[in-house]
Amino acid sequence: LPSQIISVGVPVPGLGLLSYRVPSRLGEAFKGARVSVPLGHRVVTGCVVDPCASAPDNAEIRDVLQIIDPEPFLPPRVVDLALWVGAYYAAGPGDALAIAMPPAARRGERSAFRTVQRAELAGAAQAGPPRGARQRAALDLLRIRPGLTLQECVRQGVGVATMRSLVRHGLVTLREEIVERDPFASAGVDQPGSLWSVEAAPDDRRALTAEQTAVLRQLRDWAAAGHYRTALLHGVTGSGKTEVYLRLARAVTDAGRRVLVLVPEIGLTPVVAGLFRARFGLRVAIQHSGLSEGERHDQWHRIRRGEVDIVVGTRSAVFAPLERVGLIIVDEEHDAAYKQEETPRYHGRDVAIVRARLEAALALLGSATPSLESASNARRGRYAHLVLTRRIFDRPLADVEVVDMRREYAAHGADVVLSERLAARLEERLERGEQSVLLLNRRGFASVIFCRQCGASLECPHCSVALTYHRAARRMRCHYCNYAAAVPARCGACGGEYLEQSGFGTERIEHEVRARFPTARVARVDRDTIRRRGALARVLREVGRGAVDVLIGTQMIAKGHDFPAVTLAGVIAADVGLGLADFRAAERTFQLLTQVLGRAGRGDAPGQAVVQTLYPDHYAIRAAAAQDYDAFFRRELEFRSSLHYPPATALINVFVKGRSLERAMADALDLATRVRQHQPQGRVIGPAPAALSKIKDEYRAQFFVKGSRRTAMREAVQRALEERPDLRRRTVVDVDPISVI
DNA sequence: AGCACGCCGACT
DNA sequence: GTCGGCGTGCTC
Repeated sequence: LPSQIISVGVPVPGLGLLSYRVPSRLGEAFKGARVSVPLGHRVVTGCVVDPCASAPDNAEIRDVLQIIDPEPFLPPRVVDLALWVGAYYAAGPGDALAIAMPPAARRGERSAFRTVQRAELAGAAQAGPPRGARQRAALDLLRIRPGLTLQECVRQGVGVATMRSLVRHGLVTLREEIVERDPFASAGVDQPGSLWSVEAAPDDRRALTAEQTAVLRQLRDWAAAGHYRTALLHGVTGSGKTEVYLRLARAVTDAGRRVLVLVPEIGLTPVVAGLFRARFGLRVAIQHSGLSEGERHDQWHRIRRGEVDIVVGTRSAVFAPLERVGLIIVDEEHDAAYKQEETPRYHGRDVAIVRARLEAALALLGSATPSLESASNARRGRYAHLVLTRRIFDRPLADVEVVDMRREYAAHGADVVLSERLAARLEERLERGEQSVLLLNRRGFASVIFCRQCGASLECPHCSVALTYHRAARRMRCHYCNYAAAVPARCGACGGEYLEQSGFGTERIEHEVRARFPTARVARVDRDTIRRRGALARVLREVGRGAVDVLIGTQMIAKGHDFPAVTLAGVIAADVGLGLADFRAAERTFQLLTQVLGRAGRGDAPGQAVVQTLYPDHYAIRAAAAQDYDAFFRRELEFRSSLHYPPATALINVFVKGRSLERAMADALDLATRVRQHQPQGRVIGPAPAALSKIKDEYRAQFFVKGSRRTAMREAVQRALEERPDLRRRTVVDVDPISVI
């Protein structure tokens, strides 16, 4: 009798599928089941990818040690999706399979649910002999409140020893019950008054705008068609995309299929989940990395058991074990947070599209500022294209003023942070009791400290970046490796005694606003103030109930939240980010500005915005101020085409790390040369030292592979790495990079 | 990623 | 003499 040979993905980066023999005494191993297998000198947890494989021709085959799951753990389609991810993003299949599982499952643990012991009177309790006072009290308690958990009994003053004794004498029985660790409860989703409470949900029966109605009708037809399609929904901020999602999801679940909703970041999951929860009740699950392991496990298994119709989550939720998926919504599809910056470096939106194809489902990408990729796919007819051009209630978009800071500097000195115009607008809001948001996408108080004698700036000893001054902490900090130190009395280079600050961040803005408007209630939101879980939600709640006049923050404040009393959006330095050596710098700036300008005027009062910049003529700033997506798209696509960047070309970015820049460059050059040989029709650009050539004491060189055939390009890189296996550990291959810095 | 093997520096 | 530093190579 021939024994079963299976193909297994193991969690080793860059390692392909391996074959193992299943001894017949272990039973049958199905696709998607986890197995523990010997690998070299250790034992790892792998996932069965092919239950009928063949023996390897150049390696000894070893036996599976254990079949962890007697039936598939990952649904077969999710296995296929993970294999696609592993191959497309040049990672190992095992790494991709691992991210499709909850963390404990990855380690090979069998699923563990939390249980409670519920105590009840046994049948014999009434007739039982009289006992001591403590036991009688315990029995009385259970008579009034049967089913109390052991923990609750203790809280009521009944000792564990007393209960144990009653159980031993057969007077009380304990019943074990599974309790679900509920992320909705810990996120406050169902609590009245919380930001994402049920009452905050828009009304199910509210009339849609004519545009919403037309778009919804079209999407319903497509979802009902039962075959794959991707649609881009381009809707201006405040046009009611979410309401379209909710009603489309209703149509899909009514038809017996399920819905996956992806959001770019954890902070938005409870908000969106709350809206779906209000409409769909308990058949909604959340998946994101901010959940505790227990919560994640329980949500995952609810989905796996088919108890859930709608999953809301961040990028890894694209692997949710949901069956019969009919619709995948990717909200804010342009957002960079969809890209995972570790292996496997997948893009949640693109994987969602592949999954939609596997599931014969509709993928709906929504954004007010679609990525260049999605917009050009829509224009070329690869995606269907739908637009919402008007805001609900026909609210006007904010009236935007652009302030040229060069003039401001000329008039008032180069240390000006708030222009006269912005200060005047702020004052008006404060007088009228309206709210303002101020965006500056840079943390800290001063961005550089330099020596007035020799001009040297204080650099991080581990990274090639300047240290940022944080005033409250009275320290200077590296934003890449978190190195921190007190500001020295003298310059380390020349001994000069005069160290000067320059540049500004959110902390400085807060300082300026408080100084200028002492009675204003000011809140600041950035990674320095929002370290604890729930801190962001708390501040946003304060803003929501009107306890804050001016909200200052980094890009965190630009996303998703709907504050009707905000009538002024200010951008302190719109060009932060434009100077980055990244081909997406303009796109990011345009998206961020559009988003923050969309914060103003969502209520009955119209909105105003002030954009401060040193480059008032830059097309990204002009287009954002004019809220003209098409103008930006045309200009940016022209730029991408002329310099051969996505979406005009496919791009793979290869980083090579080393203990010296010379070493990194030499190795990168060797690799690039090999790639060039394997890929004669594509282009290889570089290598060059990375823009940040040193991070955490590691030097980095990089090169680009450009071309039209991604598969050939990726294979060329992989073949080069096969020839230099010693470089594998120090090389990062990023297919379709979002950031190339 | 582990883990072992292997070949050079400061110590019981 | 060896304990251990991390470079290199392998994993069905």
